[in-house]
Amino acid sequence: MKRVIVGLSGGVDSSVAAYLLQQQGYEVIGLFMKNWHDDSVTISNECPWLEDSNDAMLVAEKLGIPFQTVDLSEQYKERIVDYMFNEYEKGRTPNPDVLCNREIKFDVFLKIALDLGADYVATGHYCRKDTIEKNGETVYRLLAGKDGNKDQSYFLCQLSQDQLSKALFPIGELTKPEVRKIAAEQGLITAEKRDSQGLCFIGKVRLPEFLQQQLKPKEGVIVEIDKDYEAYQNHEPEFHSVQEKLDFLSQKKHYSLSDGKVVGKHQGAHYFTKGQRKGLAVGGTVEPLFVIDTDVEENVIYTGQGNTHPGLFRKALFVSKDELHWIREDLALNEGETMPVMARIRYRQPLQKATLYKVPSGLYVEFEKPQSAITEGQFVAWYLEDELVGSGVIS
RNA sequence: GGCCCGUUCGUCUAUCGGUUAGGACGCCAGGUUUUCAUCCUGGUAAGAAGGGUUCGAUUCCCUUACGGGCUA
Repeated sequence: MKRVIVGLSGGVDSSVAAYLLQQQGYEVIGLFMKNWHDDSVTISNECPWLEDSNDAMLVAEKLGIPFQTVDLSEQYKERIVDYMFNEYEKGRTPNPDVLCNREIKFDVFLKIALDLGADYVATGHYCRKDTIEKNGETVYRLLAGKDGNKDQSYFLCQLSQDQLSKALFPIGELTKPEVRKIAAEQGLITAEKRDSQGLCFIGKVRLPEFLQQQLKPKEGVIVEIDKDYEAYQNHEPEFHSVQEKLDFLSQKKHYSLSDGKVVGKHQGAHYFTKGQRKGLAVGGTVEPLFVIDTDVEENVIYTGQGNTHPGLFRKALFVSKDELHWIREDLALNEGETMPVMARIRYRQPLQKATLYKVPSGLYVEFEKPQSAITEGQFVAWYLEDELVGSGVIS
């Protein structure tokens, strides 16, 4: 009998995952990860993790499976929280949950599970996995969850073949309503529990307050760039190579104070991200202001009016070679090769038609349609059909 | 000094005697969302001050204060 350690989070999804594994004949052990215990930064909710661990325990009890708790908060701080601060400090916008899966759930946690004699680790992610044989080797594939509305494959976009080989996603074939129904039928206490949101393990936080633990506020100006700013009028020059064109399309605009007018003040450019509307506290405009760029060196936030402002859009982006990751190593592109894919630059963003183009220094992703708020530090993930084949950090 | 114009939610503005003083942006609160964001719904909030005219004044008149313009 194969032994599976399931990460019980105290939510419905992992509860049902544990139940399903049990039904499938696995020896199931429930393990709760405690990764955070500083409640001072979370919004409302007394003490979320205590309640969650209690629910996880009750579910394990109900199913009659062994249950344990592990405290990984030290590793979580080192690998996730510190990474967050570093990225924000550099003016990039990190995605801690993608890292959390790569570094905690499918690394630290996975190793603990293996030490406990597990064959697999299971989670309550809405995604699927299958295997194919290629050149006599087993290749693992990460597939989108069947519930198109809840597909969480994006958060697993940094997993490796090794990690994937040990993973099980029992609820990937189900929809959220189906999962809740099963939980209710089985009398699991988490059946009606509302979905968790915000940072995995930390919960909803007010970002600026959270970041102030490390990043000091410093006052700077907010500049508005006009829709008709001259640099937007530039016609495409003539290109001598594909790479030259992609380089042009993925180029970021570099603004300076004289390109627009000062419309307000902020308490730190590193608290803001591209595409952001709330928190600027500048009123009186016909259309809302969106952040089109942040300059953490000069501590200036550049904004534009309306969600169609040209400063918000770019047709291509670049991933540098050391931040490029292929889940399907066998499909990795060689220099000069291209691949038509579907891609997204945020969780739940509808997949967009795009073309990958590999060069020595990294990889270009050119979209069919210009994309709004392409943000450095976030992950771009690309798919073939419903399979996530690779991802990278937007630079 | 003289003459003229303006002053409405935090901001930009609508309302040419009777309106719950409207909208947009902001802000706040919910909702959607295991990242940051976006998005949706709702809420908050105003007639510079004083005096008239009128059954009734944001709206008409006068004075004061503060802006802006023209002219010596």
